[in-house]
Amino acid sequence: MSEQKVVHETVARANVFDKYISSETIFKSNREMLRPSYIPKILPHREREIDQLAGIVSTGLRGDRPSNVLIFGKTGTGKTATVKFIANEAARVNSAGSGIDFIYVNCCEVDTNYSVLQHMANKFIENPEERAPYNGWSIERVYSLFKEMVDKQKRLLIVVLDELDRLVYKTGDDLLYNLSRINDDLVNSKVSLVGIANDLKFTDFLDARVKSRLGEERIVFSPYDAKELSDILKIRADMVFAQGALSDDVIPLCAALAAQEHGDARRALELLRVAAESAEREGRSIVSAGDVLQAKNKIELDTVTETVKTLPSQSKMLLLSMIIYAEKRRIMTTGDIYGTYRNLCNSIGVQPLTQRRIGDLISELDMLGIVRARVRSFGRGGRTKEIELSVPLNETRELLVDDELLSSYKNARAKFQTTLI
DNA sequence: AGTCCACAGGAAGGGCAGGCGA
DNA sequence: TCGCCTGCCCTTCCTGTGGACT
Repeated sequence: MSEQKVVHETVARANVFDKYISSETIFKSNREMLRPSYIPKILPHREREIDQLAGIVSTGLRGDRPSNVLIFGKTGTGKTATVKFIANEAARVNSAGSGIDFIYVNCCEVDTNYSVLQHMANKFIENPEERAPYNGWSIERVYSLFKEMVDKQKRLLIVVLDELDRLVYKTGDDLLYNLSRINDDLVNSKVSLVGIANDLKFTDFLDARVKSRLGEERIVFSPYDAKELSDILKIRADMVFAQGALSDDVIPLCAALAAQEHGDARRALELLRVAAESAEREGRSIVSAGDVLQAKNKIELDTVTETVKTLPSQSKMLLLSMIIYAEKRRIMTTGDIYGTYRNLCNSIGVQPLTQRRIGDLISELDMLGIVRARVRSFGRGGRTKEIELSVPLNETRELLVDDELLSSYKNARAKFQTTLI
């Protein structure tokens, strides 16, 4: 094909993006403002909490070490946004020489004592060769490096540990014990801790000394109600959407649906964003309540898909066993599932795990919301977990058999079903 | 009141991977 | 290359448990 002809065809043919670019736009500015990572300049209905935290942090502006703080509240109640808001405000004062630095760690992403220390220490080290490795060092060594780096800064450092309850449940309170007494070893710098947690009860797992040092101040974030969520959505909608792009019932519906989920502002914003993007893709200029309901279903399904896809192979095998068993009976016990799981393993030539391990994997699936499990006693029938799937069977089965390991299940299915009976 | 069932779940430890320093 | 470190996945062993049954 001549070069001239290629150019001609490129000009003549409609581009695949044309219909999306030329359609009337719903968004007037950056839609990233609807994502949880965006920290707005105003946080409606969090004035009291902001004031409390600012009051605590302001001690640092006068050269003293602020008290350690524990912040509690359910998902989407504005805990992280409030802390980051305060950090931004402190950064503005920093330019006038306040000397406060915030270091933020999400303990969901960085979820071992070692990796938290490694992550924090490396924040201060520019040269990659001088950084702590992902593993290989003793915890004491990484901790010493962190202390050394902090002391070099000659500043007040506020360490924010988000999702702290998860870290404590997973690894205990050793890290908090060390961090809460770090100031004893520092000469030039000071460290304060801000712990953010969903679960109020996680402090029961802390050593008494850690508990008292860490919880010098406590702030509790209550869930937003539908009215408050509406206010939040209206402010963001004014910033992001074109005039008249939302029908009148969209914001109240998003707020009402999110209020049902323990007042989760993150969910409310996600509903609004997904609904608007769906209307935009279909070339419409107005978002309707129907888009919001569709968005709700899409988000739920996407969450399940993402969770199932990222499961380890043995958990996928276990989940597939549950789906197979659920075709016979909706509610099942650990013993029921284990029998099916072993048959499935044999049919596709995989070494099965022990029942003890499977018990743990069932608990993990329960925590992820894929199944609902509760311990029940059947008297002489024994004590076991009663398990019910919380995901759609057909869609989840299709996702699972796409897995490399389980693809052979398709072939072995006929053989397997005879062994199951 | 004691027995029994079918596990739940804690504790301890093995094996492995990935990385470091000597 | 070897010893050491941490994290992770897993097994084995063990005790505890709730409620129906005897």
